Amino acid sequence: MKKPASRKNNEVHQRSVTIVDVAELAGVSISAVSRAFNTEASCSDSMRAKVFAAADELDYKPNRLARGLKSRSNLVGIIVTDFDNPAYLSILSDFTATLQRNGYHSLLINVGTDMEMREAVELVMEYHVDGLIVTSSALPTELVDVCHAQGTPVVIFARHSLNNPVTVVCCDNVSAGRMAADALSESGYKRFAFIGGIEGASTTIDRQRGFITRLVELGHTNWQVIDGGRHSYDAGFDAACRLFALNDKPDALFFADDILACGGMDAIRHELGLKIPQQVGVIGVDDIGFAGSRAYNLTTIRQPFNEMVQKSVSALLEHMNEDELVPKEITLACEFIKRGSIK
Amino acid sequence: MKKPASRKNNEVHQRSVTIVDVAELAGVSISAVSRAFNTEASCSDSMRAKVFAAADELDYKPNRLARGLKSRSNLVGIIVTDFDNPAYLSILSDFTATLQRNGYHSLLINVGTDMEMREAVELVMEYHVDGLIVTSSALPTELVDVCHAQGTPVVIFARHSLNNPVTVVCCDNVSAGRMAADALSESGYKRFAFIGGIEGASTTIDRQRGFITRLVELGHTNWQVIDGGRHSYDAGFDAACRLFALNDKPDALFFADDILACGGMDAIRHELGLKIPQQVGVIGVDDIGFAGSRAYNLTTIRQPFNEMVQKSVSALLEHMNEDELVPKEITLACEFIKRGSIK
DNA sequence: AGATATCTTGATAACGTTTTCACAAATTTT
DNA sequence: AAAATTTGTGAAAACGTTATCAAGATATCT
Repeated sequence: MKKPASRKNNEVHQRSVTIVDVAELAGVSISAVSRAFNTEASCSDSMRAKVFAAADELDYKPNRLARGLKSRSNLVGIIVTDFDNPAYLSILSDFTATLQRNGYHSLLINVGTDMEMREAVELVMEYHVDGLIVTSSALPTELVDVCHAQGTPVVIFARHSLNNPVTVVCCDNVSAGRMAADALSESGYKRFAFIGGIEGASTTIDRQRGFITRLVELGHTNWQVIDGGRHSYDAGFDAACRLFALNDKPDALFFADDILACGGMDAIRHELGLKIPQQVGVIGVDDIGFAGSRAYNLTTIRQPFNEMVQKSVSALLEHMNEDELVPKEITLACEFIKRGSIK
Repeated sequence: MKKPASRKNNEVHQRSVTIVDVAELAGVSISAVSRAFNTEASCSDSMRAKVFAAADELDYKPNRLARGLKSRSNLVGIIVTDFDNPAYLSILSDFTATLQRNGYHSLLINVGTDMEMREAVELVMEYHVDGLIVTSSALPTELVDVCHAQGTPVVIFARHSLNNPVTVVCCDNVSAGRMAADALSESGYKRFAFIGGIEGASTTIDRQRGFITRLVELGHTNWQVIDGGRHSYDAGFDAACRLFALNDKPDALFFADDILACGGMDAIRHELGLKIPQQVGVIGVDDIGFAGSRAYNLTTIRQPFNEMVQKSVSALLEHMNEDELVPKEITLACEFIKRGSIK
């Protein structure tokens, strides 16, 4: 026995109300409805009122995919690689909220092992995003070109990108390294160590360079550099253990970020039984939530993430309205936040 | 003096290569190209080879917005309210990665003060998402209906939704509460307190109910319930301070989640000068990264977030392919993780 | 072999918008 | 009061796909 259901009823997606329905009900042309909804177009007040009344009655909502075909998609791609760093939750929250306030929406792409950067860029271009934000990761010149060729502006967030004609919003990581050197030196520590995260990251390189350069300027000679390998609690913990297994144990540790530093502090206190800040001084970078906790009370160098997000979004919006794209480099200052992990 | 630039050169967006260009180069029809790219359609091997060769040469990429107009957008809306809970970073990472593996992509909507839930749902429907995931937040029946009426399946993540004909993936929060009661009681604590997060959240209600019910079953009479007001470190810290300002101080604290518990532990240790676990026992929920740190070493009840994400995505994908939507309720077990914050 | 079924292909009509163009109506200028 | 401008409106052509249909080519069955 056959089902009595007709073809139409089999459709899963119920036909939604379109601009045509609104035009019919209002007794005007389709173009008129479109114009009534697009504020900049010329349209009389009476027309607009008629259209809105009809639209309200039918509960009309524009189809953004169709709109994107002729004009903007109002989509912004956000490519994130660094889902390990706790700071990225509020960064993501800021990005989405700020974009939404400006009428744009976030197509979030997770670039990890599964999806390479090239695929990610191609993907967002397939969705015809109006702009692209790449967080904490380098973008090969070639991929930047792909975007720019289509007229899609790109902003690199929290990562320097040398020799790349692309807009970058970053904080002054070299100066962050110098701040750490100054603070540890002033507190009287003598034997320094820098613990990096992922090798080759511009942020790590810059912080390290600033730190070491300043130490040398200050006349220090006892310093070393090791690599955590990842930006994680465990990596920081292990790195600290390795450092204190050496003959010449350090007494001042500058970690490439707070999550590493927290792991390091726990190793120093609970594994090695040393006192912070009396025997060892520790500084991190980022000012994640737990840095301010009573448990860690970590001296850190705060990246002005919130402001960086604002600047990134406004740069992106500006680029969208420019005829030709003139990349710019926006560098913000970091803030030294002194807490109890140094003398 | 007029600019010599022609109309065409003024275009910001360079005309991208379309299916038509590929068809011309390959010397076949447009339909053939479309079929070659859509695996399920019938298309000879020789045809497919010809089309792919042409597509490669032109570097053709399909326009997903245009595709979405007739078929699926391959977009899934993810509505997030809880950008405070650190656990949500890896949840978000899991969601995006899992969806990507299945050929879908994430339209991330931040529902906070700026954008109400109703607007968010309307927005994702305007983008004609193929499915919607709502994390940690209730969705009024009325809004669920809006989605289902359009044939868009909805999954509520990590939140119970009673009397709502919608698919829910949640862990057994009542049982989590019971586990906490059992563990604290077994360890010999006598004076219990439950510290909730945001009032009215189903998770908080369930955990509290399980906790108190079990305490009563075990014959305990000394227990109280207070509210943190938010899911944050500070809220936990303050709540603990308030609890210990009372005459009858508790000796066993069950916090609605780990971030509250960490705040509470710091208050107990550093503000009140009490020993954990000797004088006070503490249990949280979630198993965020810092719960396993040496600093907190927090006994907690782990939500199987990773598995919950997998189940959510597969439920959503199933619903997308069903003719009619039969909501289901998926409840996963929590895992008790004993660490050093209880005797 | 003839009839029937299957596979492959192309023309064409959607999908729901915005944009261009033309024209009539209203307004301003001479 | 005629001419020139501005404004409001509708018809129709994009935008780049997929889906439907019919026809032609092949394969399979009596």
